[in-house]
Amino acid sequence: MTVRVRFAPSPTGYLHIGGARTALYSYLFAKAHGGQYILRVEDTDLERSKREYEEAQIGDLKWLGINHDEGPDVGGNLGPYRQSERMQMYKDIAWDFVERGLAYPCFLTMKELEKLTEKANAEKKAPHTYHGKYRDFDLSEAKKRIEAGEEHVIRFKNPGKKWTFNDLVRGEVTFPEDMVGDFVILRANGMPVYNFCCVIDDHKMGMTHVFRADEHLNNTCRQLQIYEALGVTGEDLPKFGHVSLLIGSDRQKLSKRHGATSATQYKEEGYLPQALTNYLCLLGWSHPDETDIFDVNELGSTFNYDRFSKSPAMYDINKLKFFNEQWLRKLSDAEIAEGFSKFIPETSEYHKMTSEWKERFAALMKEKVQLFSDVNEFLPIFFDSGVDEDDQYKDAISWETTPQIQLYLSGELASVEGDFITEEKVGEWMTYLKKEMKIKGKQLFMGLRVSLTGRAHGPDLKTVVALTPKSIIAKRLGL
RNA sequence: GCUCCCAUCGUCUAGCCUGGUCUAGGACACCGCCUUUUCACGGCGGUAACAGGGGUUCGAAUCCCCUUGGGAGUACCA
Repeated sequence: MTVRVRFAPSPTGYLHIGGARTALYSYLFAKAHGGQYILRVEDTDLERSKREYEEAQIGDLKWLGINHDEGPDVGGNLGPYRQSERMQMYKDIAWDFVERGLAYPCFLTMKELEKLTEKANAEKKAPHTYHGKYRDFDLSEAKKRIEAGEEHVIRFKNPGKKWTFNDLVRGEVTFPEDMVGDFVILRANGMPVYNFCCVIDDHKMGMTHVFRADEHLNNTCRQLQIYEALGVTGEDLPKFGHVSLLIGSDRQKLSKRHGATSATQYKEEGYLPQALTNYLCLLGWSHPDETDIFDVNELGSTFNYDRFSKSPAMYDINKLKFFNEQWLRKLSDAEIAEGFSKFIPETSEYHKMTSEWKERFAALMKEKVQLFSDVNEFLPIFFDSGVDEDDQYKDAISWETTPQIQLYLSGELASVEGDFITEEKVGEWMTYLKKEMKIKGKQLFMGLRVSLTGRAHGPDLKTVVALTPKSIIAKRLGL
């Protein structure tokens, strides 16, 4: 049997980092087994679902390299892949359940429901205790009231059984009879509800495995009931794998208030997709060889559910940055130069440089940054004639040898042709200062550095000088 | 409240299933040293964990029970 897994986001916002992780796991699992990975859009919440979010999420998934075989944008044999386009089917099934006595119309209004919930709370009973008021209401009578236009929902009749299933990551899980009540499957506005559509679609779309976050574990109890009503039991049921949750530094479920939680933000901030997938993959899953830097696409059959961890994983942006740094260094100088270009403000002189200059610059800077945008901190060294007066700078500038160096440099600079100084030229200056002017050691190197770069720290001196426009250096020397 | 789930360094985790090789390994972060006449990179080293209590056993991080702690769910959201 071919493995079929899906990722089913609801387009109510941008792709969440946790969603990206479950999508990645599903995708990786399909790949590991030569199966198919499907994208299904769960847009039954009319109020919050937006097409632009759907597009954004698909875009982000593609950016991460998580490509689906079937989906609303690419089609497939078992579509449509957008739940809003499958409405009639859900309604038909819901009413079929009603006819078969597995579900029933319920006329409880929101206000009544609120009161019942209060009552249940006061009695310390589960809120769903009283949801079954219309459970045994006469169906023909109910239909009359519906025809008369009375607002109603369809509730599923909980058969009151214990449910057990074998979770791929958690092992055997059992839910008691009264875990849930008679839950709604069709809302008053006619829209079906998540637990209902999800099951119908997973079944109709031939899913063999379902990976989702731990927060859905309890939903499995409701879903198992729907499956049974659909006649799907035992081996025909998909295998479920509930992956641990991603949490923030306060150990709560990761959400917006924890900072950047959408894939879009990371894309915009210049993170590399390989780094993000690499990091996400390791948050709750471990590589059998204990390797940590790897290309998720090369995992192949190494990826399996027996290495999922059960406890929640804290999301740590510092570690993500480390992964980004590692992946950035694997890039060619030309690719890094291109990356830098995107994150350096348009007004910067950087953009006026030749591509050869940019590649040399990239080669020099790649050891210094974790993110492309970090390069901006270093730009003043090359394009701003101002100085950075920290203690070490002040110290070096106060040595009596430094003005001598500057005087010599000022004279030499005039004889340099072209817009840049070569590394060889800097070498010649050093030799002269050492041999003829007897300046050596720290006095020589730091004196040169502060005079030429305007600061006590920076990348390799000769390279920096060779990449800095002569005019900037001239200004630093007061010319 | 009730239900379900979880529990190894600050963090991500290996080890647990198939008890001994674990004075618990790796990675991030942190600290130190080396390298670099700057800063980084790199190399080497260090601090740091089996939640607690009972069992079972010759022996428990590993198996069982309890306690405690944490999380999720308890919707006409997904």
